[in-house]
Amino acid sequence: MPSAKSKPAKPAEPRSRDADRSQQVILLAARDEFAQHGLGGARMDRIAERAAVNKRLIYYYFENKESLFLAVLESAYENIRSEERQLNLTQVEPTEAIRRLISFTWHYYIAHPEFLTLLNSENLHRARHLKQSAKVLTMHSPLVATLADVLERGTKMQLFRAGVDPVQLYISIAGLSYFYLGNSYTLSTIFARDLLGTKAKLEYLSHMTDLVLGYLVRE
Amino acid sequence: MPSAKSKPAKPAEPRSRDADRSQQVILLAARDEFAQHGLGGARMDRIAERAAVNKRLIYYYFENKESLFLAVLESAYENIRSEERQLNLTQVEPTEAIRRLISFTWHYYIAHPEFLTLLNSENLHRARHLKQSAKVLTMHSPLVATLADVLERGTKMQLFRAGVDPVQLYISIAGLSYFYLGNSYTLSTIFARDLLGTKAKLEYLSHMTDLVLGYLVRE
Amino acid sequence: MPSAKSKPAKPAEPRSRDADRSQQVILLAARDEFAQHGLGGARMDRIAERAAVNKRLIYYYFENKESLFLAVLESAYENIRSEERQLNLTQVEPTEAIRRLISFTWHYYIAHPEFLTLLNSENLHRARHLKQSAKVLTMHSPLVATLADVLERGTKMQLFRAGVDPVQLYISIAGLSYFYLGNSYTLSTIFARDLLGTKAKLEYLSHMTDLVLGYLVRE
Amino acid sequence: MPSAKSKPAKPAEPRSRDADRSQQVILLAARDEFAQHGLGGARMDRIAERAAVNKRLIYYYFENKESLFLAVLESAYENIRSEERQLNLTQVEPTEAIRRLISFTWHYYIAHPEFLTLLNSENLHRARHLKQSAKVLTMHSPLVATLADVLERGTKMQLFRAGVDPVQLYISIAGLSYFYLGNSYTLSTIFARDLLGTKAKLEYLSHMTDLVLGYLVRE
DNA sequence: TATGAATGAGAATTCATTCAT
DNA sequence: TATGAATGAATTCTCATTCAT
Repeated sequence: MPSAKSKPAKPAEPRSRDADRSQQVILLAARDEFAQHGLGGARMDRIAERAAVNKRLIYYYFENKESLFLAVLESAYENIRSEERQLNLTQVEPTEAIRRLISFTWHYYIAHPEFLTLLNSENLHRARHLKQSAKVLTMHSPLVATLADVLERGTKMQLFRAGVDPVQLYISIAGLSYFYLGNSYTLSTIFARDLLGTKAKLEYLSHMTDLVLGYLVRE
Repeated sequence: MPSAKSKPAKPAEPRSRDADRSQQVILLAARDEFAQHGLGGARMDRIAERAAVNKRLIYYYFENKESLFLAVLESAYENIRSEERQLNLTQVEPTEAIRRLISFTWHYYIAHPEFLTLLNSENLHRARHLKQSAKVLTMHSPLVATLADVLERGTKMQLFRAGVDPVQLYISIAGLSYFYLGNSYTLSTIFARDLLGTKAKLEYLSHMTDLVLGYLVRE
Repeated sequence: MPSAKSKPAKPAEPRSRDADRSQQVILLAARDEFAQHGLGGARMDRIAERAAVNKRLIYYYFENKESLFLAVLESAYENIRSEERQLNLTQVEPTEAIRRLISFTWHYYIAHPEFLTLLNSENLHRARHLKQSAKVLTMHSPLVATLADVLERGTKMQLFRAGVDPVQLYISIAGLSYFYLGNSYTLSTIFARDLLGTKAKLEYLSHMTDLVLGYLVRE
Repeated sequence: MPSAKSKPAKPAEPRSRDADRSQQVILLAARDEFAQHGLGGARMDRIAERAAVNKRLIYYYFENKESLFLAVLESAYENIRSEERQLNLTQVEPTEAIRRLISFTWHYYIAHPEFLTLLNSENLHRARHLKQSAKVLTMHSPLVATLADVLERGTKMQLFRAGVDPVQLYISIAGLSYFYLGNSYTLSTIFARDLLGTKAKLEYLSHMTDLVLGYLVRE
């Protein structure tokens, strides 16, 4: 199986025959297919079609459906964590850092609905794939460290309540966005209310922010 | 297609008991299968096996896989709403009512992990099935009404902040539990931390309650 | 998986819908396909075609290709051992019994060339399938017992040399026929000689018989 | 396509050594793969892997799978005939010559189990490949001639019975070893007896020799 | 009400082989 | 001489569903 080595120095697109490009194209197509249909419902045929490559090529680069799914998951986590890092939370005032994190998470989920369904799929499978990933472990400690730093600074400045666990807080922040956006279809249906309108979304972002800061900030 | 009605008062036809039972058995088997594998990954064969009935019988009572899935969903919602009603939230003091709802939701999700994955599946399919359900609409207005009543009483008693939307509040309460419990596999993996241990769960329930009441209750 | 139960008392052919018949038809088709192409070269599609049944039906009755292959092997052994039993070797004079066994083996292999290639295939796979068979073990002890009886009688009557092992003798008898007939294609080619002509076959049968009796019979 | 000829006497092109080596390495890898899986079960991928060469290189030296198989067969025959020639059967006393041939054949098959399965494969295919080989025809006449010489000398010396056909005798000698060794897996299984142990093998070699000489040698 | 038999349309994966350099 | 990239045509096996009783 070929590695993910980079292409030669020469520019110009050799139109096909570009291993890197082929792999990337497959990965994106797979991401969309898995996001849309789940692992069980995804079709290798459709992935090949979406990627406009020969079906056989998928197996050339990725061992099988499950390996491909793991590659997609890893890539998805890499993406969100990478964008998150650019928030520079350690360099801003604690309350502002929390606001930024909430807002970023919310908007990232809106921009990347595939992230939510991919994680749902992986949870359905009890993180079977992710558990085999070495990458993913090291990918998340910086996030926890950053959040711990923000909380510590906030506490020292007497802004935040003491004793808040960064992982718990992150789960709450992510969870509020995740559930509202990821379950908006059923929620809209059972409550007969459009949750995805601009106004509704703005209101919930505000509600969520109040909720978290109302808890965190000492009055 | 025969209805799922229970036995008539009179002795009458001797077979109807069996029919009822068969349907119920199929429904439970299907619930478990769909919960475990998602709609795409569920297998009619396995449902028949789990239910210990002939595969053909499933088609006798439920039109096809999708209809069966809808029946499972409706039954799942009926169940949670029914148990929720027994909390008698309108008859207790507002703060206590909120505490009860948070605690109930949390423990219900723990006791019924299938509920979470069923809803994830349905959201993956953009509530396609639920939208065809008449039942489900009327099933949820009482919940909203009850929560509105609690909030109103709390506000009148000067306990709660004003202007809180019951649907938003319900989504937040459900969302916190839902995300923590439904995504515990991936979360445990990426944060290298056991989130399903007794202590971790107790702590998060407490955190969640603080979060919601910290926001809701006027100081 | 359905058992091999027999059909109802009612005569008449229900044209399909006959489990027994379907299984038998598949088994025969599979025997021919495996014999002709080996396990690796056999195609499930062709088996279905030969049997004139739906491809899916093969999997309904036989788990997979390998199970089907084992079923074919068992059936092949059953067949030869059953015909062998009808030689009534224990009831004829020892020298005649040996002659009969040689002649039977020779003619059985000629009439059933598939038997040879099936065994070759199974040996290529180191008897992997046969080792899982319970039947096959009990199927062969009568043969050894019979041959031991013949040898014993021959020795007691001072006809045969003493100390001959029945299994070794059987292997020699079978081996001579097996190699000549099973390798006739390559042998004919390398020796540029038609080994399958009537005359050549008669001569080798005679040669073989001389060989075995020349060894066995005391002068 | 380059021929498989060995390096020229002159130093000449520097690469030809590698070319020879590559071809040889492929041939050995192919021999093992074909021997282990048969023609139908052999995989070009695995051959490349075994040979540690690029898959494409196989096609550079050998037209396709079938040509490669023929090359393997020819090489296998060359090998056994070459070793056989070194027995110098024409230069030893007739009875000893027969003993030597039996023993050589037996031990060659033990040392080269691949030879047996390769021939089985080729017979499954009705010698389709071998028939296209020019080499193989001329390769075997010396063997027949040698054996004829031994028999003739034996007869003239009044040691052997007259009228024995060298080809028939060779088939019997080869067949006894071939069947015992090549079918040892199934034979061991059906007779529940280890045929490949040292003792069992020694006994059968002795049995076989008795059988052949018992027939051949005049008393 | 219940069930064993049967099937057409896929599904993932494999395979020998060729392309382009 | 050598190789990584790519592919069309199978190949085994699966799946929801229907037939016939």
